[in-house]
Amino acid sequence: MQGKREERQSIQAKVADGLRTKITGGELESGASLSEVTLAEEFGVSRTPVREALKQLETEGLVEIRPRVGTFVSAPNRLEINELFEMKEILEGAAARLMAARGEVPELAALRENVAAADAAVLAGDVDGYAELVDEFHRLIIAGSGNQKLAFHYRMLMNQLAFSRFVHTSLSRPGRLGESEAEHHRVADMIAAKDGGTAERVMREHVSSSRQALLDAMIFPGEQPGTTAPQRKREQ
Amino acid sequence: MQGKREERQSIQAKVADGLRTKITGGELESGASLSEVTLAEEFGVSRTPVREALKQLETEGLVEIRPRVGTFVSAPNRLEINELFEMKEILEGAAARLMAARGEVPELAALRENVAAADAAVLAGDVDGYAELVDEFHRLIIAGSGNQKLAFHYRMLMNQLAFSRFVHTSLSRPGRLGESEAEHHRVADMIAAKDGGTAERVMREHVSSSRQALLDAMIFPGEQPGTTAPQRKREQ
DNA sequence: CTGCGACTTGTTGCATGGTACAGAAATTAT
DNA sequence: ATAATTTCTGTACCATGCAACAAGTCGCAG
Repeated sequence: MQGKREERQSIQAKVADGLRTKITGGELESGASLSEVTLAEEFGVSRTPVREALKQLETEGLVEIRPRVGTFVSAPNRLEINELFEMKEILEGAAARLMAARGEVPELAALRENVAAADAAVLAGDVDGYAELVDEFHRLIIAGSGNQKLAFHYRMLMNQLAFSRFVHTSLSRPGRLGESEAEHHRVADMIAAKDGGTAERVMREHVSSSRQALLDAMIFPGEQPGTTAPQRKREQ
Repeated sequence: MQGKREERQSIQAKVADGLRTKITGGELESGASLSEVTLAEEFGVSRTPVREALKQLETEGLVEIRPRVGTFVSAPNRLEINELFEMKEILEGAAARLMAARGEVPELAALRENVAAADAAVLAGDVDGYAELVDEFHRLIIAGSGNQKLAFHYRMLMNQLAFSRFVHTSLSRPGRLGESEAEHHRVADMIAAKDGGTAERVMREHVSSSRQALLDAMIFPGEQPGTTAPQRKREQ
């Protein structure tokens, strides 16, 4: 199910992968209709593998199948986005703690390189390059936890968030870029110092401020009335 | 996908639910073969909904589909079990922290009742009743976190662990029962006191000692060489 | 007796056709 | 004109058939 090196993958796997990248990459709008027959024609296959791919994406939380009606790209509302970020905070914090406890793992060296490269990117004002490095930073910590189940659930989470779309938005706020990099430094230092408790705390704070920066900068797409109550339920 | 109250559920949902309870309930051995045609005959339906149900269970991590070979009940090895417990610790700890931050929620009252009932069960020596209450204790804290995404991932995790099978084993160790109840008390007190940080720490310690008690008491199934070892190839 | 190759059997993978249902559109009654 | 009803269309749901492949079985040569 995860990244198979083999080219010998089933048709449904190809369809599922193709749709997943299209959804997480933002190529398909939230709420877009995904008809079995249409997709089957697009991919040049029959409806069965398309159907099975959609079923898998539903279990992953990427699409919603309304019986006898149609399949649509899931659109997480504000509440769900907050919950997803809360989970992100939990998992990345825990990953930082676990990584610190493991000592000298390959990911730690890569993390040092990443932070150094990010410093250079900040100095050069290379926002795109920095965004890429931010992505790698978080992935390295998850991988560095050494817990594959954690990595699996984290991937599911990020897919639901379509997070890659948001990174640039999050960094668009003035001053956020250098702030983010400083936080990365603190996290990496605490991990290198094998101080798991502090690493977890700092990582959580980093994710939290990142969420705040994102939500502030974001024009929220789902202001349609009648669905859910977008009023602030609790502002922590 | 979460708990639908509707009786109007599709055939594939019935099959998926039926198989899930059979697997998590221990009715189906790890590594057991699940033939599409056999299951289709058992449930009195065609192969298609069975196939889709199996696909969903694979995404949930409950079964493993080997292409052109067959579908088998997943058998987590020792490493995976440790990883799953680590995740359990992370999520339940975070849930305790979140619940403490929420203040007076309905689940808190239920938690108080649960602990009181558990005290009575311990005094009465009712192990079965206590095991049931332990289950409810953990479910209450997850629900009390107020984060549905967390609850969703937690459910997936517990399904993979087939945890309900283990509870009795875990409590079989002498002295573990009273110990467990004392830990529950501390957790509930910290939540009631709105001390999220301590609640999280104590909850993690509780889960950790619970895991230790279980692993010590467990006869691990995969240790006999030469028996039914279906040579599961480790994926990445 | 041993090793190697063709064959057989069992299994999933994919394609296709019919069915039931939801929702919109058109029609009719009020 | 409006509301209720009927018709219609699009969709997912399920059943079934065929084909491709994996793995074990058997036979045969060495």
